[in-house]
Amino acid sequence: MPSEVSFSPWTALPDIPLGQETSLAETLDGGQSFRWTKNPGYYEGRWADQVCRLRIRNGQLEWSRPATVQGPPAQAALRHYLAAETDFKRLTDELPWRSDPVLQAAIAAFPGLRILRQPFAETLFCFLCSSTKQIAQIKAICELVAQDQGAPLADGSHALPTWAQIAEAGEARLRAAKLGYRARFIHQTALFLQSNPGWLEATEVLPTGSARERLLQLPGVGRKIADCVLLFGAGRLEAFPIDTWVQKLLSRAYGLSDWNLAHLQDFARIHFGPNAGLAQQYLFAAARAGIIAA
DNA sequence: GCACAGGTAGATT
DNA sequence: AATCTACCTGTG
Repeated sequence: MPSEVSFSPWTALPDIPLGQETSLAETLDGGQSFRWTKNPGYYEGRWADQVCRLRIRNGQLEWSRPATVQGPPAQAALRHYLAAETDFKRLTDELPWRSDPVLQAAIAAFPGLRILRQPFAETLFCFLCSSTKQIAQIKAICELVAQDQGAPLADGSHALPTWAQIAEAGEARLRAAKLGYRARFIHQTALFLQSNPGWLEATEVLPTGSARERLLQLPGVGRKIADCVLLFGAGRLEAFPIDTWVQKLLSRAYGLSDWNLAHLQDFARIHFGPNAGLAQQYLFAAARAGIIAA
């Protein structure tokens, strides 16, 4: 009965400059996370054991949570999730937009865009679900798996399952959640993680290059998914996921039509620099919005 | 009916 | 090393 649960009064998050509707929408519901839904006047989302609503009022971000929740303030978890300590305005200014009109247009369209800091294990699961699926379908699949296998949350909805829960539940339950061929990869990954306790936690804190190498050992994890997990689930802003959208926009807007993925990775690192992943998110958003050619 | 969707792995050239 | 192709399922 999620809809019957009352929520706490709205509380402002004054130091997170996300005061524009399109940028909030793109940050929460633009493909970084698959656990947010748009409602009249607010977004509602879940991560770990958290349930949260976010809205913009008078150009300021505000949050609310189920009134029944006890314990430590949700604000700390929310600030971590939104990477409150990261100054995206400054990092954006350090991107090469002055000499790159495509990037400049993308940044102008989504001022305040942020890179989320989602739970590492959940990010891995969600992006293992994502291959050749549209965002709406990925969200539907994640919700099905959560309802089937995840722990109940404060409002009666469900968390995503842990990797241990997925390992126990088996591949058939994943197939039932319409995961198709992804079910085998996900279950194999779950079994690997089950037999290697601490492996994922250790991977998360490794330098980006070695963390990526380890993620690539997991069944179903290639370069794109590994980079998404590093960028959206570990705050590694140098990770530059190249999906079909990014490949197309690099091809058309940057004239790199005959470059293979490895060469495009090199281009991104050299051209966009240490925060290439942030540039990627601006460009991805702008391409999907039809603002730049893709 | 059929191509395509925020890919990956394994085979083939 | 570059280029197929199978893999599930929903959508247009």
